[in-house]
Amino acid sequence: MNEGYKTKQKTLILDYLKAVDEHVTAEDVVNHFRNNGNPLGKATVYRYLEKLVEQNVVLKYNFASGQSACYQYIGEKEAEHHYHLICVKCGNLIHEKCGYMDEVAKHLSQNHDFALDPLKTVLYGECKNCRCEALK
Amino acid sequence: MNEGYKTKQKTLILDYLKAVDEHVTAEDVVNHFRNNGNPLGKATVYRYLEKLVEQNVVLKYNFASGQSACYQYIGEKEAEHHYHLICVKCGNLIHEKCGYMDEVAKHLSQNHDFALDPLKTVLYGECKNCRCEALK
DNA sequence: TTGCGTGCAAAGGTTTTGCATGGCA
DNA sequence: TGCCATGCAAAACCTTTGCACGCAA
Repeated sequence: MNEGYKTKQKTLILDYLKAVDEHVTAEDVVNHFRNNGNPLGKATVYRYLEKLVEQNVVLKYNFASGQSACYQYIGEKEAEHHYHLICVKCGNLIHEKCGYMDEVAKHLSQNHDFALDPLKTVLYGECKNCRCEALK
Repeated sequence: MNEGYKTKQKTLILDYLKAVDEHVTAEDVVNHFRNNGNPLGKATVYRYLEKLVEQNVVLKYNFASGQSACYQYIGEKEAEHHYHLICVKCGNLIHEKCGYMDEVAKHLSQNHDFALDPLKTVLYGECKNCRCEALK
């Protein structure tokens, strides 16, 4: 899973992502290690995060443009029948195990010649709790 | 609907958005008028687009940070349901007008208490061309 | 005349890139 | 040793802002 050399920086970043288990920005990572006596280069952080995203170890999601992207560790949880919802209100990431997305992928493949990558796709919306809040 | 002064620039921009009836970036707008003998200031374009978004005359789509936002005229008609696909290989943005995603939204709402926001959601995968390339 | 609109350039923020150095294997 | 990774600074990119001038009402 982890191609390339094993370095102190990579270990630090990945361990941090596992530990927080929440979405963080690249800047969060940089700040964390700067305040920690283990300063890392910004470029290193961006480059490694991008690599982790490619490997589907980390999920990246974007909000408004001009706003930092967020990264969150998702680990090796099994890929199949598993996709991600994120609440635009509370930022909560939901791991959805329902197989419905397979049908979506099939539809896109058959009708639009598009090979959906469920692991890289994030569905944005409002989660249960926030929907209820909105009704009050 | 159109508060403030009526100016040549505003008329030009709005007419252009109506005419293309597709999603365009701020840069598209600027380029169009520069190649047209009617150069407009970038700031003017951004400022007016933002105003149109506030007035719900224009929809704005945000994609990855660092990538230009897209704007689309919707006028008085209700926002047409369409979705965005992005190819992870070539980065191409595909505007999908198919109504299938409405069913996805319904599924998520009924089974997972999640209110999908189609405007914020981008599906990642491989587009037609890149799929073919991969087979070679 | 009043005050919003415009346009230029500069600033703002995030992310990427170039390049010399450092460190893994 | 060979090659990848790192880190710094600079660049690239989209977008916003400051400010003087222009123009609608």
